[in-house]
Formats: sequence, C-alpha cells, structure tokens
Amino acid sequence: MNEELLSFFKALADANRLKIVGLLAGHPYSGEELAALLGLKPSTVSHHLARLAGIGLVSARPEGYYNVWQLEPAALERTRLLFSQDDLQQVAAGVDADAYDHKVIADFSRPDGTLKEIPAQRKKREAVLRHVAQAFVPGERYSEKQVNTMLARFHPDTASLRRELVGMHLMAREGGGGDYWRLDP
Amino acid sequence: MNEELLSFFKALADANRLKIVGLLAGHPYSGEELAALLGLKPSTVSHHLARLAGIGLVSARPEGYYNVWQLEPAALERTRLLFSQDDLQQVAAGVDADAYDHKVIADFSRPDGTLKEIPAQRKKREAVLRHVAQAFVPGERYSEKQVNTMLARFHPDTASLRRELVGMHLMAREGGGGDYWRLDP
DNA sequence: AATTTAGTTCGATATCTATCGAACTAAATC
DNA sequence: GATTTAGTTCGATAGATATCGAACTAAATT
Repeated sequence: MNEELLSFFKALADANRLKIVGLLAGHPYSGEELAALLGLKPSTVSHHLARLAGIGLVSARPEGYYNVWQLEPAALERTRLLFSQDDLQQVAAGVDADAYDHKVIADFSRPDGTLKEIPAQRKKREAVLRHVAQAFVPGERYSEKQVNTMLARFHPDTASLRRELVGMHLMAREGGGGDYWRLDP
Repeated sequence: MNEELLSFFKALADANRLKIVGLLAGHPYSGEELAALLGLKPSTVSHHLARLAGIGLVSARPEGYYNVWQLEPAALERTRLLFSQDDLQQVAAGVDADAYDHKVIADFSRPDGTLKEIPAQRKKREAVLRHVAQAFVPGERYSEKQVNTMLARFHPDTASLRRELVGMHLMAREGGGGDYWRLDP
C-alpha cells in the first residue's frame, strides 16, 4: 500500500510543517529561528522537524550553538516522481480485488448458502453466477438433470440460472441436448 | 500561504483516500463498489469522495442507478507542478520575516525599553543593534555626546553600542572626531 | 567546574477527523 | 404511484495529533 507515499502526504498535511518546508526552500534556519518565525514553542518545532526528517525531506547539521536545518534537495526531487500513474496504482495493490464479489454474494445468500433472489443488476448477477459456477468441477460433465439438481441448491428457478450460466460463458453445452460442463473464465 | 497546496496534502493524507485514488487510477468505480473494496460504509466513502472532489481530483457522472467516479487527469497533471521550488517558497510568503528580530529584541528588553544585556551571539546582537539604530533620525547629525546620551537609554555600556553600530555600518562618523549619523541598511 | 543556552523527550490536553448509524433524497424498477 | 436502491447529510463517538510546559541533554561560554 506504499506506506512511504502515505507518510509523505501526512508529513506535509500540516500548515506549520508546510511553512517550515517553504522557509527552508529559501535558505537554512536554526530551530530557534523557525520557532520565532512561526510563533511556536521549541518543543513543537522539534516535533515537526522530527516528522519532516522522518521522511528524509530535511536534515540538520550542528553549527556552534545551533542546529541548522536544511531541505534535502534529493528528497525533493524524488518527491516529484512519487506521484506517477504507476505509483498511484500500486497504492491500490493491497486491496482485495474480489471484495466486491464477496460482498454481493454475501448480501444475496442465506446462511444455508441458498440465494434469496437472483440479482436484477447485471454486475451483481454476474458476481453471483461466478460463485454458482464454482459448484461444478472443471473438466467434468453433467446431464441437464444433474445440473438442475445442483442449481436447485442455490435457487428454485434453475432454468434462469442455467440460461444465464451459458449466456455468460461460464458453462457450455454439447450440441442441442447433450451434457453441460464448466468453462474456465 | 497557498491554502490549495495544504488542502491537497490533507486530502491525500489518509490511507483510504489514497487507496480510492489508486483504484480510480485503474478505472472508474461506483461508490458502492469502492465501499465494498475498502470495507467501509457508504457514508464514509461518500465523505472521502466529497473531500477528493473538493480539490478537483475526482468527479462523478450518474449512470443508471450508480454514481460512477473517475480520476480527473487534468488535476493529476496540475498536481505535479504544485511542488515546484517557487510554489514552496510561496508557502512561506505569509510568515512575518521580522518575527525573529522582534522576539530577540523582546527577550533582551525590559518593559521600560532598556536592554538587560547586549547579546553575545552575533545574530542576536545584530537584531538588537538594528533596533537601537532606529532611535536615530536618518539624515540628522549627532555629536558623540548626544549619541552617548541616546544610547544610555538602552544600556550603560554606550561605548560598546557605539562601536558595534559603526562596525555594522548602521552608523557612520565624519573623519576622526566629527559627528555621527545613521546609515540606511 | 559552573552556568548559560539550544534542543529533545515525555505527558497532558485540546482540537481535529475518520468512521459509523440513522434519517433523508433521488432515481429507477415494479 | 409504491417500493427498492444508491447515495448524501447529519450527529455522535472514538482515535489521532498539534501544541504546550516541564524535565532533561548536550554543547559552549564564563
């Protein structure tokens, strides 16, 4: 889920931290100066600087009494690359792509696994039918009678289920009155 | 202070909103699908989408029962430009550049305006001296006696103040024993 | 060595906000 | 027209965090 990108946005999602970055984009400052410029207490500035340093956007070098903070030009450069199309899609890499199907199937199923109804909306009907199709073993052949028996475990309207399964190319039929078998998607 | 940039970062500083953007970077989704994919309630997704739409990053078009959300490619493009050096420095445009001097002067001044001491650190001494120099009217000329009298209102060590003012080129002196006058910085 | 000074860490607090459920709206299906 | 369904708005709540003060550290000046 690209925690780095999230940390980056969270680090900059604060007015005072943005101001610090803006100030350091001009030239380096000590923590004391930043505190005075922003009207904040040293402890608060320290907190913000630690946060910005955490994502490598700023760094400090001791100089006499002071800790002089500066922007890390390299990090600033990397930053522009972060927001590319590829990185964005990678953000969604962690989400369960089947979560929608699972929810639809759960919504339309009773505890015993039978269907309350056959969804009217296309997308949901397809999700449910993909689920129903998994009752059939790939490679095996079933007579129409067997198919109806198995479909009846889901819903009494076995004819509709059978028609939809074939229409969606989840199942196929040999010739006019032959056996059925499951197709792989 | 570039509220737009701040709103932008705040809008993306949330794991689920980032995921939404990532998902929409792939292809459009309805709110219902997003809710299922993220495991959130419709109201929560609605909240997030409103936030993202607020910065123009996503938009919706009605499609039958559904509201189909998509990423705004133009906004995505603008985004990359936002994080330029110029925009960054503009973020700090709102901060009072003299705040540091003011704080230093306040720290070293008593309520009656006299100095507790002359700062030992260069930066602070300079800030205080710039403040002291403003007691003198530009263009006017002062004898050494007058200068000492005026400096005594700040600190008994008038010799040090006088020397520093000349050294910093805040004041100048005619020849060897002539009058003093204030220089503009 | 003692003292001053910038900076950090830690705890407490107040503000912000992500999340949810309930009530409501709009649109499509029956 | 009644009903279902996706979506929004609103209020409440729990969790996150910005801010501060106090105690402490490190370094430099005296």
